[in-house]
Amino acid sequence: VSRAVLSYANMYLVRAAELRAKARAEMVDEIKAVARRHLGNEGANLSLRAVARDMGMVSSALYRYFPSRDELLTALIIDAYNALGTAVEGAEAKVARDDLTGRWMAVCHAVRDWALSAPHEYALIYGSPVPGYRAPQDTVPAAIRTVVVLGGILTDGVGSGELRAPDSISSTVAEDVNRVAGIVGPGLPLGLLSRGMGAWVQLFGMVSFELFGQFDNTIADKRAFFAHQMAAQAAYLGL
Amino acid sequence: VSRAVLSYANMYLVRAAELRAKARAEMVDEIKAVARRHLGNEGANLSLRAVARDMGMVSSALYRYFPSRDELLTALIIDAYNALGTAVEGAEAKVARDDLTGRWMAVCHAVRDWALSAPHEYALIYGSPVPGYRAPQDTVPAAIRTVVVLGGILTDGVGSGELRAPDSISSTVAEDVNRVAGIVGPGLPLGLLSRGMGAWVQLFGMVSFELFGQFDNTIADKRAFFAHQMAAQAAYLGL
DNA sequence: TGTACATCAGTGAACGCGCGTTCACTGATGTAC
DNA sequence: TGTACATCAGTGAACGCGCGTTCACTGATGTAC
Repeated sequence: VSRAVLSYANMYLVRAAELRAKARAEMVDEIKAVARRHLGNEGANLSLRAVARDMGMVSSALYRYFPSRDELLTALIIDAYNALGTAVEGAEAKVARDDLTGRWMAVCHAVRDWALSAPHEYALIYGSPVPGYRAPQDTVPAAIRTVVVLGGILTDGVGSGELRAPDSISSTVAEDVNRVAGIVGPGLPLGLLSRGMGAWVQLFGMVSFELFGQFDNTIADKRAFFAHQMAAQAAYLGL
Repeated sequence: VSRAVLSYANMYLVRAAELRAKARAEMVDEIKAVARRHLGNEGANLSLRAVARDMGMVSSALYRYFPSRDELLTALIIDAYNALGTAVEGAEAKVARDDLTGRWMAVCHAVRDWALSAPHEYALIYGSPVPGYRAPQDTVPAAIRTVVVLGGILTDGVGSGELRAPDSISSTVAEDVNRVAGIVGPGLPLGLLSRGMGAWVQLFGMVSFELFGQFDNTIADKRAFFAHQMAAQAAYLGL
């Protein structure tokens, strides 16, 4: 009997703790959601008091959930990288594995679409760094998801023999490109990966230019222009 | 006699007005210089009071020179575009006219060098837009200087027959690219200009990634990596 | 040559806000025995 | 079954700051006649 009672009591305790943890997690989510909305008005220069006001709470109550404003910012940054990563992975997964160009273009458009749907979160991670804020190391796993997907496409292309290694690269650069290969595609020919990195940079450069206003009054059909440039780079890669 | 006297008096008046104007212009320059220093600490979220404090003045005194904080920001933005434009034009002019690759690379490195020397001014013009600030139209002439230099290199290449037009482009994109041609190189083959724009975007994407920390812990020799990517794009353009 | 006047850079106080963070506290909920 | 106790989300006041902008003013300089 005593074992059964103990077991029941234990379950109960665990369950209660779970409920408490769940309520807590929901609260954290709501705070982040409200904070995300605020990024729009104030940029990275987010105000805790404004967030609290919007939630009908007193500002000090937020300290139950985040030890400081910077921790909240860090959480938003990681969430943003993950939202982008999820969007990119999802879009790429829908394309037939052997359609390398399709997969590459799906990633490009997923990045752009996500950025357009959440411009302030995009700015938070790819815009100017927040003054006085230094990102901790724990953003890294979330941050590399997109580039890992791109690397996977190249790796598949090399595996199937569809992609051939282009120009070789000098040793100074090779060392750095090799470091990247270790993360996104071990064994990738460095010349190819180097071109891939160029395309990756162009992809985000394009999205940033569009979002940050460099194309205003110049490019009318921004989606078409983007698609054209991305397709050109994909072709250059040999996809 | 009266004509001589009048003329002298006139000269005197003009001279006094000039002196006053000069003192004013120097003051404006100093305010901007101090404000530029402050961009480093606070980002675009510049504080007039902090600037005034640094100058040993009371904050309201600044209103003699700038009608509002936004006007000061606008002045800084235009100055930044012009500083970049001057650096780029100067570097490009030093290279022999027939060395198209050299000219192109000089522009690339000038952009990067300037950005590294004035990272906060770079962020002001190519980073996330300042929340609540809308850039007026008068930044445009300063903003296009760099892209005009790049266009000039392509135009020279086409003129000398060294550059051939690559792939043609679809009509949707052609309209937009043609609009750009009107500014940076009337008569440029649109396929070539489109590639040039891709390279232009990649150039700034690369500088932004470097400055905004995307290459941290990944690319050690950032200058070599940059040079490699820029040279690859120049080759792709046919330079 | 000497006085009245205009210009205008810079002052200082004030208005009406905002902020992050700390701290002692209330009050609900649920546990322990 | 009923009382004592622990947990902890949220409050409200306070600390010590910051901000952009307005406004009446002082005081130097230099002009007009």
